Amino acid sequence: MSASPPELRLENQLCFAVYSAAHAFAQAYKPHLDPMGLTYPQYLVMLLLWEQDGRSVNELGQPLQLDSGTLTPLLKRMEKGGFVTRQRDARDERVTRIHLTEHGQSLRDKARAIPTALLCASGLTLDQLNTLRDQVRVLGENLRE
Amino acid sequence: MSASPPELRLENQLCFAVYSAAHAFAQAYKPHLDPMGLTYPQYLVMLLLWEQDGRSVNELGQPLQLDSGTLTPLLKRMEKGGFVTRQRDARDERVTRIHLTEHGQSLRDKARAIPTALLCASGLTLDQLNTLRDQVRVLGENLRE
DNA sequence: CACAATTATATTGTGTACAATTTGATGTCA
DNA sequence: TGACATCAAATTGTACACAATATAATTGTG
Repeated sequence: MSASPPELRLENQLCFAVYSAAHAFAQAYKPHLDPMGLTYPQYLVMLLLWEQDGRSVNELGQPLQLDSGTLTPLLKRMEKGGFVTRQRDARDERVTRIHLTEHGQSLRDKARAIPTALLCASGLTLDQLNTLRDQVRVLGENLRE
Repeated sequence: MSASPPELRLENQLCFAVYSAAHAFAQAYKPHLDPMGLTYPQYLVMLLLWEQDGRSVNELGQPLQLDSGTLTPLLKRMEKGGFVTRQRDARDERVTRIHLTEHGQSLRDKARAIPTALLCASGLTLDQLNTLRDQVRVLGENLRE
């Protein structure tokens, strides 16, 4: 059994750096989201609903790249938590529309402080963050092709 | 209800770009790992064992940043799949040591082709990949502090 | 209009993640 | 040496992720 080639070493993998950073982000968000009662994926849904309320499950899943198998139970937990309501569209009964509750809407003000805190925790300048974000976004798009 | 500020828009978040790229990586690995019967996190464990066999659960969890709650069931599935063996250390019965089976060892040769395929799928040059990996690694380290 | 194809969501089953607790083994020190 | 802290895994409970399938509503076509 010879030594492992460099391309197969864990520490040299871009995929692992990304995998690990994704988990680190979720942990870094935790102290900000726990007091609100949100998990990190739930927070992503809130971001979308704060931008535009009343989206369908599909309209949430498309930007997030998540299907109903993930979103349906997640949204049910968010409903139970009092953040959103889930109701069938009257025009098309196949569609479930997700609306923010008043409580859900009101959380946006509290969330305003989070991006600054995370920027600080990232140790990056705003320019570095934007550049890195664009590079990682392109990477994700390429991988999905 | 006013418009959502730019810092709170999903598409502007570095965390989401990373989260999304991590999932895209797992999907991109799938066609290469499925034929071997490995999942992506199991592949990460294989990378570590190919580097050094006979690690303890902790010695796997430390570089991966995963605890026994994740690793114990994952390693049991890998044992059932015939990739590794799990046995208590004779010197210290608290420790479980993970060893590659012959089959597990033999997969390293098949895995050699994967990094090149993924480099290609990433759409990056090797230099770009290395630079991006280092930046994302530093980001993860900063977030964990 | 009947009916097959399509669409949107929900459900089921498997596999991570992670906090919190439990279990059993080892080390320490009065 | 014997009570006690410490340590490594395992276990339990909750929450994603995603493939595959099921269900129900809508659309398209003859």
